[in-house]
Amino acid sequence: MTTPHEGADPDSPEGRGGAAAAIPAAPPGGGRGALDRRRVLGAAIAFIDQEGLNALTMRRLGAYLGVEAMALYRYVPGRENLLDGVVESVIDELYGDPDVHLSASHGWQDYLQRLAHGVRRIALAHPEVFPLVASRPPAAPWVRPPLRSLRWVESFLTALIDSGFTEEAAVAAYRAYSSFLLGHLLLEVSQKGVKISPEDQPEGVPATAAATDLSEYPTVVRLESLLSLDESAAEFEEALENLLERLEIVLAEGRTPRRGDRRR
Amino acid sequence: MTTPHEGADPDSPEGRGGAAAAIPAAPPGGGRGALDRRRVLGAAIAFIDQEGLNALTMRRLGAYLGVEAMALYRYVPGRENLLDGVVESVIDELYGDPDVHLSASHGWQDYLQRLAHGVRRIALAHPEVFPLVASRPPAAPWVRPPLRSLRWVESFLTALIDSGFTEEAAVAAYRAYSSFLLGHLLLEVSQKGVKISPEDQPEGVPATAAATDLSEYPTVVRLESLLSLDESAAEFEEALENLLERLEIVLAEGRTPRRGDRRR
DNA sequence: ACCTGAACACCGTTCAAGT
DNA sequence: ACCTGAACACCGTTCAAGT
Repeated sequence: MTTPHEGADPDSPEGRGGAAAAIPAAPPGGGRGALDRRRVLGAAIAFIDQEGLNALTMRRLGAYLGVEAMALYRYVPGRENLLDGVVESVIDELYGDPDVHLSASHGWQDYLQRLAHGVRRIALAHPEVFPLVASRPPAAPWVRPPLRSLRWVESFLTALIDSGFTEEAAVAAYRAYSSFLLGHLLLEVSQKGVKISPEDQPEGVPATAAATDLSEYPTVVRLESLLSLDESAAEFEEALENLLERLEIVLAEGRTPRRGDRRR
Repeated sequence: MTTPHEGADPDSPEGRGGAAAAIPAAPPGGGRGALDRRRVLGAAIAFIDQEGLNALTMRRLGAYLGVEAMALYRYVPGRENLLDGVVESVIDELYGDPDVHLSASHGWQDYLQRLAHGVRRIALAHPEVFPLVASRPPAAPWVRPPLRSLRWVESFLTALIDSGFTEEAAVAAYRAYSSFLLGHLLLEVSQKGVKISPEDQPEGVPATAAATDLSEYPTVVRLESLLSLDESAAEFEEALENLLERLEIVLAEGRTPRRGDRRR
């Protein structure tokens, strides 16, 4: 079926057994300028966006930058650190997003709305990168929901506390919000381009590998058209609004949202 | 700092440069009996639980089973398929869980409660495996939130439809439920053992690599004790109850939970 | 029928050497 | 100062060969 000796990456869309490698030329900046850490991380993100996470190797990233793999070690201590840097860079894109950066000038709900949509935009822009966010260990080990960028956490907490949340309520809100956000986006991204890329199966290979016996799942089959609808955007809005409503109640009651925890 | 030439897996806790490999001996069953696909998948899960996902290679799994790597290819078409099988096996553990298997005999809310807790138990039992669930492509491409096991989806949908949900409402509920469940558990698992294993840093290496400058994040620092509390269990219960309440309203109103979609 | 040896095309990473 | 060649210890996967 597949070409023999495809190496460690069965996900990459190589397929044809012609010339070696086929590294996509020229990094986005195009400039031949000196390498630095920022350029290496940027190239890694562009590479992952184009080729997928599994295709990223030190050697291929080097080739992508017109350099031998060993040269990268001057800017990045190793592959793991490269991936950490990629996650951090992607999340920090948020701070270049004018829609998000207005801070809490129109109230905390508006701020959380804009932040959530900003994160969603990033997740959809880099669907191959986003799963890394969930699997990398957090920057500060004791920040529980590991949203990676401490700038996020800091600005989130101050916005809510400045709006009248108690410290406990702000922390609880941070947990609920980040859990919803990462959870929803991880799922949304995992069902998007990640595997159903437009031009897969370039040869005449039949796409379905070994379709499991569907006759055991009559309801799933009957509701196929409903199940295959992509309502992610609407579901995101709805779940986000619901969350904000819950937080509003918490704020109004001036308590942390623990069950059975009336007043204080 | 670290031993040179540690190969492709900087996550594995090898460290000491003594005898080669140090594969944990003897698979759980202990039997020297014939290999088969089930035994291979079971060994893979046990291996990942002990050594972490990154440590799993075909060659090491072979050694773990007392066999050369090449022998595994008789039972598993390749590494990717192995990982798919691992995900499926772990999720299917649910059907051996007596607390879950009672089906909807005590109402749909009770069923969804038991299902959620069953999935949570599995996620916590296999924290190193669970992230795979989010990153593997779904079994049936058109089942949007990719909960992998079609048995799940089938039993979920029939339980709700039998309880009076419309087909649309059942599908919407499935999406909301699975999104919450995977999202929450992915986060919970990613902050647990996954990186803060008890006996790491066996040498005298200072644990904190390059602790980023915390002075820029005063609120995060001030609320450290609140942020580092692990309230996952309580948060899980609360979010789950909240979700079930929302679904109850949907059921009572006899409509799909779309915003602004009053009656029909 | 089931497993292995040897081989191939890759990996990440190091280090001395080149310019 | 920045990059490379060569080397080392690994990978996944194949296939003919052993038992």
